[in-house]
Amino acid sequence: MGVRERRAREKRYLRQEILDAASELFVKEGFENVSMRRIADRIEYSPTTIYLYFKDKAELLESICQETFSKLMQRLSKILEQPGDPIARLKRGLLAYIEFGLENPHHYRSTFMTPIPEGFDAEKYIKPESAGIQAFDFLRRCVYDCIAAGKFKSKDAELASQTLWAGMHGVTSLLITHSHFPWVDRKRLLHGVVDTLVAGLQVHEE
Amino acid sequence: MGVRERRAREKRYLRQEILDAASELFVKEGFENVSMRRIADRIEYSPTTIYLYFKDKAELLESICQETFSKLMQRLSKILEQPGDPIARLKRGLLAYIEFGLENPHHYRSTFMTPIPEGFDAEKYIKPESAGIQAFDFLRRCVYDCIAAGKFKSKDAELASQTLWAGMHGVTSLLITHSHFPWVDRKRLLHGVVDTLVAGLQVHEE
DNA sequence: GGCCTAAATTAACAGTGTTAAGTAAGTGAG
DNA sequence: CTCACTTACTTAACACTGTTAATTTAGGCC
Repeated sequence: MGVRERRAREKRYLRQEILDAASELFVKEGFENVSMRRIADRIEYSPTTIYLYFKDKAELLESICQETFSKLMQRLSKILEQPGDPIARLKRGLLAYIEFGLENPHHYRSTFMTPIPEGFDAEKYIKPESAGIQAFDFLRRCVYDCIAAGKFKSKDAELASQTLWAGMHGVTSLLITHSHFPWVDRKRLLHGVVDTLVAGLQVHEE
Repeated sequence: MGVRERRAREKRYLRQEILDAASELFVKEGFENVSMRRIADRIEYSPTTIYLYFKDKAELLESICQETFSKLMQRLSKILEQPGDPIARLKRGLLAYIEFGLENPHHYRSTFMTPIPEGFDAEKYIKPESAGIQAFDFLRRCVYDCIAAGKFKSKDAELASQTLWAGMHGVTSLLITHSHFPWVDRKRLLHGVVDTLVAGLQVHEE
């Protein structure tokens, strides 16, 4: 009776092997520059085998991105449970988000910079960005804390969170797509954006 | 001798016809969902004819985007020459940028949200974003004015401009790619982002 | 050993951007 | 008027792409 289980284990293994091969190629060359045939070559299976494990190329990509973004969640949750000044915690979270995006440009691009492909009723509309929504929840909680501590001008946590997300996404995505633009020193830019945004939300103390 | 000129005129006309057809299709369905063959069908020429006028699909796209972005330049330059409070002028310019992006999502996506395709020595590296660089110059000049008027905390115009651009690009691109996210009221969001960013740069007056 | 199911493969389709070779038309010279 | 030549355009083809249907291969069970 262990046969069935061994089979399942093997299936899971091959599935992971596909994910790993595809991920490596995507990271190196970008989603749209990697064909199903090349992934198949790498794992030494026929191209169509991949379709036994993933519905299509998009689902394969999605699985990979979810894998990657779970790492971001880990980082963010660690930051969230740290004690101390909520503003400092917020800033640390924002920076972590940006840095994560810059470390994983292709994954970031796929999940946040690619339009949802038209057919998006019900599940499709919520699932592809579930990683993003989770990350956004972390952000919102940080913002709640800041508001609760009376640090912010407005009590509208939703607006503040979305504003912050927009700012974060802006730097991250611009640095990814326009890496050859004459940016100021990267560290200064990142801190500049984070500090400006948070300062803009904060109450002018003194 | 007028023959040569008539021919040139006809060539220019067909070139424009290609641009128009392609632009319309791109706007409606997005760059990657429109094939050269479909563009050719629409103007009732063979697909390869397009290649007599444009080096490849990318150059065709680039021409279209430049056409579109020149409209943005016009809007921005009008705002720039308005007299009055430099802060108000800056805010108006930022909003115009965002609104333009939202009005032309496909063009915006193509010029600002698509990575430069690897081969980018010398010209390639500066040309594709020349539209963007021009727009950025407008922004920088607005920022200069604000600094000159003593409105900003820091005197670093470059950092301030890049920070602002990042913020603008963030809202714009997120609204384009994630239009189904539960955003707060759009107008409030846009003003929220603009106000927060500018407030974050401004000196805390009282 | 034969059967059956599951997994993986081959072949094919319809489409893509792009290039090389070929064709038709209109101009200028003899 | 005719021949050569240039220019504009088309046809055919290449090397890909994601994906599907039909087929083959392999492994466990009776």
